[in-house]
Amino acid sequence: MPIEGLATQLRKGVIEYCVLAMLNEKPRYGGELVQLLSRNGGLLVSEGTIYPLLSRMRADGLVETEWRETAGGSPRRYYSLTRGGQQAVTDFHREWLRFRDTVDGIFGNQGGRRR
Amino acid sequence: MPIEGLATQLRKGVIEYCVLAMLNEKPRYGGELVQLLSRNGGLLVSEGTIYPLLSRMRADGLVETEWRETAGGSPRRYYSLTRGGQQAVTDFHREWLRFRDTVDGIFGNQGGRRR
DNA sequence: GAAGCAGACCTTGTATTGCAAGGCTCCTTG
DNA sequence: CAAGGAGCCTTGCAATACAAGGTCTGCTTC
Repeated sequence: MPIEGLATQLRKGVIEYCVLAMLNEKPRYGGELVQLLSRNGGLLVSEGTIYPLLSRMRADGLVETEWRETAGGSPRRYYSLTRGGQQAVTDFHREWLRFRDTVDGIFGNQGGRRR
Repeated sequence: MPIEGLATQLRKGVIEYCVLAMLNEKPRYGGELVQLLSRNGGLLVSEGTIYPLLSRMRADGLVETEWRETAGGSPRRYYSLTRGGQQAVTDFHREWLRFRDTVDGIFGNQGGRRR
């Protein structure tokens, strides 16, 4: 439960908005998101996380999808942000900054900085 | 699900370590922790969160407890960190810094900073 | 051509965890 | 003796990350 479990719990509620932020740059497909998130600090490991998440966001109207053929292989479903999705990114970013500073403040009284 | 739900999901997995950090300063009791967390950026609202959490941490050997009488009122159960609890704070702090920079990096490509 | 393999998508079931609601005990106040 | 408040805790619910498993398609290998 200790070290590797730490990051697991931290991810909750953040992955969704990290995905939205990545889709804000350009449309991407599932496997691409898994790779990006895994490299960016080991945020994600499994596909079992990303696909239910993408379905949820589609149901909530945050993303829309489009099938694209590939040179050799299965077609991919590309996800892009709707207007509501862009708004969600903005809202979360503001909330994140506040939350981040709060936690930093609590741990700032720790050993990290002087009191 | 939108704005107020954002912070709810962010809290997951962080509250536990914020409580540990606050206990690292000095022993505190349940109601005191609720007040502190509610003031520090509205991290917590309900007692239904803090008491199951404290029980879990006691079962995991992160905290130990001691009853203290009060001037006029019910006795209070004070929680203080064990050696394992102090270690958990240190470990989480390191993990938090990494996680924080990761999320900042993802949203840094957004509108917040220059690219 | 048949068999296998790899990439892409999704579903199901489990564990964790924050929270609202409610209940219990003790003390003070009217 | 009732009413209220402070302190502690339990129960049931909802959200969500993840492992494991399953399908489909097209390329490669024999």
